[in-house]
Amino acid sequence: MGRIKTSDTTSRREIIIQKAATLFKEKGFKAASMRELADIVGVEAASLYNHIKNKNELLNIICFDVANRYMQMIAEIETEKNSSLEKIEKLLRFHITGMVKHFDEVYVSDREWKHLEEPYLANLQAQRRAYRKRIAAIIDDGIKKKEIKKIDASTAVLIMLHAVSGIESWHRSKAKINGKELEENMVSILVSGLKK
Amino acid sequence: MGRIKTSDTTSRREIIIQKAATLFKEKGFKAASMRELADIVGVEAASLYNHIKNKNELLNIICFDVANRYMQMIAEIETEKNSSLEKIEKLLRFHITGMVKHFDEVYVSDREWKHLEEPYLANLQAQRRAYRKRIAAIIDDGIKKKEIKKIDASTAVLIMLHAVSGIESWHRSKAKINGKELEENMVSILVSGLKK
DNA sequence: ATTTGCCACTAACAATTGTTAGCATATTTT
DNA sequence: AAAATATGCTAACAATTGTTAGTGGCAAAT
Repeated sequence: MGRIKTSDTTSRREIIIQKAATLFKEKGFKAASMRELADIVGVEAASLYNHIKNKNELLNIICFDVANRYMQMIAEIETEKNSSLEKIEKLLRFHITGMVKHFDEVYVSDREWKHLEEPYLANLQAQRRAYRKRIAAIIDDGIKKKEIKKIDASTAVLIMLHAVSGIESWHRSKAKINGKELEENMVSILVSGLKK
Repeated sequence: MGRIKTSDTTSRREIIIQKAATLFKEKGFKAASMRELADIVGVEAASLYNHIKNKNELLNIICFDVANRYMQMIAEIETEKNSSLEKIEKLLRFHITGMVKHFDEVYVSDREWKHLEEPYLANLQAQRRAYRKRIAAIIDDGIKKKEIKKIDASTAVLIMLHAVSGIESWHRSKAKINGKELEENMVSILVSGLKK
């Protein structure tokens, strides 16, 4: 079939991962086959294994890529000297733009993590739990300082994160408002929903 | 293996569908096998086909069951003489309690509809689009009447529906607040996020 | 008690899956 | 130019998949 075209910035491996993310998003991890991925990449199925260990490694990479980005951002936010509400807003905006930009990856990481194998599964779950806890801590802090109304923090986290993942249907919809507008609307609804 | 136990209210078919919903939720539709489902039901795989046409029929039933419940509720709400905000709140509460009660079904319908086959796939997608439009219409009406702040209605719908589907992680979490509390928190955040 | 229909079983199928082995060709390094 | 490495191919594998055919037994109706 011919070899995979690489650019200077993107290795063959990275191309495969990228196309895998798109395929997994469209068909789901289990329903996507290596032969199909190979077709898309422009190569025979067996040739993929010169670049990756196996199918599950693809999912690992995608999921932890996303998780690591989030962990980095929350660490940064925690150190900044902002009000709790400002911190939440910044995180929210980060999630929204991240969802718009790295859509396939984030989508797959959100919906297909179930198919990770141990120890990666347990690892990612722990990481996600920890992440939610850190956000909840910011909210609880805001409640204590009376910037945020008295609500259950973990419920608020759950709403925020899942609302953002709803951008999926914005992505699919025809009558799209633009990304910036979407962001402002989401922030407006969610932040004022928290405010005291 | 012996035959499937039926109660007076639940046919063998319904038992299979119920167990299928749970299995599909846990493993995903594609990853769940008929042999596994048969095991859970307590029967050989081939025996399932005395009660259902095929695997995809199970998914059809689950998805349209949920969709029909929603369609019925929105029709009811539209006829009532309430303010837009009250209508939205009622719908929101319906979604929340529905998610808590029919968790497996709703979860599967939300995440696995991709694996429906035509014409069911197109059918359900159309139904969901129509459903979201009807909610958006209520919101737009509320904006016109100045009960709701000026926002993009379809973004608001997207936030609402996906926030509710986040109850999934509440379901899994250990430190659970109770269902009623969860409902009040969600309503509080989302409704006040919309209010003018 | 006999018949009828429901229901579960065994066995088997064709298709699809992820993956490996072995070999050929292209590219890069020496 | 030669050697080494990277990357592709074909063929094949074992396992798993959904599903059907055919058979026999259990339960309810006659």
